[in-house]
Amino acid sequence: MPELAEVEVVRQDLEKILSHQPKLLKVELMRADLREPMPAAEIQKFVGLKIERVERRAKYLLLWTEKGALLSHLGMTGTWREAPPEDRRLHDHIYLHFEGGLRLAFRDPRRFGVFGVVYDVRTHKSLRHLGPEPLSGEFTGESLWRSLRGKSIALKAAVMDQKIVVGVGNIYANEALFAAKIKPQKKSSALTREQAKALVSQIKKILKKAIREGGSSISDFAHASGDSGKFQNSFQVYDRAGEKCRVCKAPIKSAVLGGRSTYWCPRCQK
DNA sequence: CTCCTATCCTGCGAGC
DNA sequence: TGCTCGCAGGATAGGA
Repeated sequence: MPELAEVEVVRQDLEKILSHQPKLLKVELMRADLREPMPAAEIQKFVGLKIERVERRAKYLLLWTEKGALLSHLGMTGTWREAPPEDRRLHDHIYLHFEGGLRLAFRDPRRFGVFGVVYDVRTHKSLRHLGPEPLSGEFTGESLWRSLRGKSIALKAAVMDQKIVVGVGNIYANEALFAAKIKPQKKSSALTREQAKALVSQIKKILKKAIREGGSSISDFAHASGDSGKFQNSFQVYDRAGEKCRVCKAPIKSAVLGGRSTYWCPRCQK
């Protein structure tokens, strides 16, 4: 579930929890790998360092110390929570112990998450190819239009391509295309400058609203506090196949596009 | 280049 | 009720 909005909400939670810059005292890795092997020896080098700030890049979280950062990706079902010492749950894979008794737990049933280390964002293999942040000034109608020029790939697949723009996953791609009134199947190169501008503006608007509402909680997603998000109540098309469009009452259509469930209103979206 | 499939996993809801 | 099946927020690799 975690797309940019959800990861940003977790970042804000962790930043608050870690705002006193506690020293990391112990890292417990309950298994050797998640989606990929965890570099245990590298990770252990962070013991004794203070967490100075929590950054988000795309859907990755970076816990920065003076020497580098611990890197976390939530995959599909990953959650971080503040957990008292006796709180150990099924599918907890990582415990971070800090001074003062603070303990963070990473739970990820499907193990699509990632945990590792970063020393340089510009050269790290998972970070170096990432496109612009959707909420940054770097991502504009003009920049999107330029990066889609000459591409025949479906627009929704392009929006979910992390080289074009990061952090927009399946839910928000569907929702943003609906809000911009553009069909997901539209050929990327056929997008007019005007439409690119509308799409970018809707992506920003929807992501900001989703962050304000604490993200979308469908099944697993939760804040570090255990709270749920509320944005799932605002879905216009996602997971609404056959239901009436909230704008024009036409039944919402669905199909698989680029291997992902895609939803749109056949009347509102051109 | 584009698109499609498979893969990494567990859990859940639908349908029989 | 209990079983199997298909699908789920992500990211990548490989092949047609």
